[in-house]
Amino acid sequence: MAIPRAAKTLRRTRIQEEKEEQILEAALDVFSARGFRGSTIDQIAEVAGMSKPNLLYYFRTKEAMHRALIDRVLYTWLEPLRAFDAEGNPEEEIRSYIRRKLEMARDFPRESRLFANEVLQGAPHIEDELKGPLKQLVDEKAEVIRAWAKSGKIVECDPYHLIFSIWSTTQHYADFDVQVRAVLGQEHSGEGRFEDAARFLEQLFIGGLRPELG
Amino acid sequence: MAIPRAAKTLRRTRIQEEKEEQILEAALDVFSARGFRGSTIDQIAEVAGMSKPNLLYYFRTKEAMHRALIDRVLYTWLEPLRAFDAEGNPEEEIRSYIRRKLEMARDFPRESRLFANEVLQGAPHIEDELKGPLKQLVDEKAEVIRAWAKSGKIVECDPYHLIFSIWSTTQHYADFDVQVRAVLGQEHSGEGRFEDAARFLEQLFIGGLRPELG
DNA sequence: CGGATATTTGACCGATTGGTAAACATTACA
DNA sequence: TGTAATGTTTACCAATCGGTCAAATATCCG
Repeated sequence: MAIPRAAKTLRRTRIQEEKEEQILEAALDVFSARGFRGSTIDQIAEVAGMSKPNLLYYFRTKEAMHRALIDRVLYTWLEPLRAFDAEGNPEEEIRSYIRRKLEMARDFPRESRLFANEVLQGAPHIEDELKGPLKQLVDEKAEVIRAWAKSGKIVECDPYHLIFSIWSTTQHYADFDVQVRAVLGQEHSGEGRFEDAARFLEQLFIGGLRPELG
Repeated sequence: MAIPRAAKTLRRTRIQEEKEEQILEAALDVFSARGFRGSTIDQIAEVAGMSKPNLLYYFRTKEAMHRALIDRVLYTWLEPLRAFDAEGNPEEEIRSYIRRKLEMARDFPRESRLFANEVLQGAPHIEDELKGPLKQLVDEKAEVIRAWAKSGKIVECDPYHLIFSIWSTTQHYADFDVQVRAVLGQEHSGEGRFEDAARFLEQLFIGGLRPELG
């Protein structure tokens, strides 16, 4: 008698890896565009090019699909913040953090929207990750920033809200892409908007907006 | 024979106004928390304390409900940007724009999330509003900012991305509230976080983050 | 009052939802 | 090659979806 669910087997076959990959790729497409509740298994199945029961052979439920996707993407998503280096030059660290986050908004907008959808709707599936690993990581990096300020390397400021502001400004270009493009108009909606954004954000976070005194 | 839909009558009765108000209030609750596709008429009906067919007596479809809600909220939502005054003191105008947007994130988070959900999922119902009235308004205010820069009152910067960064940083506290609270921890999740945010954002946008020389 | 109009509801509809059962097809491997 | 395990599909299920209908009820106004 066959073991009913592939997920329960210990060894993963080549087919399992390929199909699960295929499914998660499709799930990212759908979940990021419509949110968890707004997505249907049929839609994911269609994008993945497989039948619905076939999806459910690899992931027992819609929730399991979503969870596997979140788990897979979360680690990568936090990579830029993890790379934030206490030993580095503060200005350069902040600059490159912004640059990397903006690159991710440009190159991985679906991942950004996946989390945005989830958090926006109360984070029912990732509350633990937010309060646990995420908070720990941010606490750690906030302490780094605070130390920089203490030693006068950067100006004194609230490190948590600094991080929030970098998150929000950069991810805005992924999460609110349609709005950004609508406002910029067709002529400025090429990929050049990311370079403009990078220039502006560097000016904002590094250079400051106040006009230099005479 | 009764005119089948209240919406078709010319004169609106007291009951119509009250009930429509009641329904839109409930719809704001549900749509902002779950997005259009994730929401059901039954949920709205339950929150509104009425039966489902009764909702559909006032709004023929789920879409009509959503549209009426959007129409009602959009004008108010853009009020702070509209108040942006070309004749005012630039620094003070930007400062008070940020303050007002942050107050709206604090006092009207549902409205913020309503639009966030919509835009995040591709703005299928408000594309026209984005490309029309919103773009026009932003174009107009961007011109004001550009003029300020030209005359040396503020530093030269991209006005569109400046506006985007103010939107994103302030609305972040409404749209990503659960994440903000999770990261700040229970002890910093009181309403005081908005004052901290206000202080930080003023520092960022007005004061600049670079340490003052000598 | 009384009748016209406006409002409300329970029962119901077809379509779609997440998920299952079991027959069928394919693969891996001794 | 044979067979057991893995993979796939068709047909189906109960629950829920957006929405309709007719009958019942409440309100307005002469």
